[in-house]
Amino acid sequence: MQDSHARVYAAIAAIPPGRVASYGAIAARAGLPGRARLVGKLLGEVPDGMELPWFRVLRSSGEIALPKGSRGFREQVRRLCAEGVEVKNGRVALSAFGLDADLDRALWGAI
DNA sequence: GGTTTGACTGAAT
DNA sequence: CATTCAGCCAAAC
Repeated sequence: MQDSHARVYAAIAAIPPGRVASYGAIAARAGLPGRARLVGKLLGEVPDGMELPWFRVLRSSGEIALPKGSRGFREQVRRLCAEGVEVKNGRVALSAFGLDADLDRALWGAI
């Protein structure tokens, strides 16, 4: 297991229920700034059965990254809804559910 | 070993 | 709002 993988998984696992984060934010928190695509790639290879809140990861725009109507897409919407995250037309309001500065600091303790 | 691809992003048009 | 473009990088071709 690569170090970067473990950090990405940790960053995702640390997102609190009812909140979401962007691929870029996860990458940055994993110490891999500018590598959002790598995060997406990793998520695509997460083995089934691994406990990981992958559904809390969205595009920076708040849209779900998976193709609309695909199985994964529906799964993601379903899980987010179950946690109280409002998904409208395949999209989440990051202003309401994204991690803001305070929560970010509380979670990661950084800066 | 060059090219393409991808669950991305941000700025510009 | 949609398109385009340039960064980004591991993996697959």
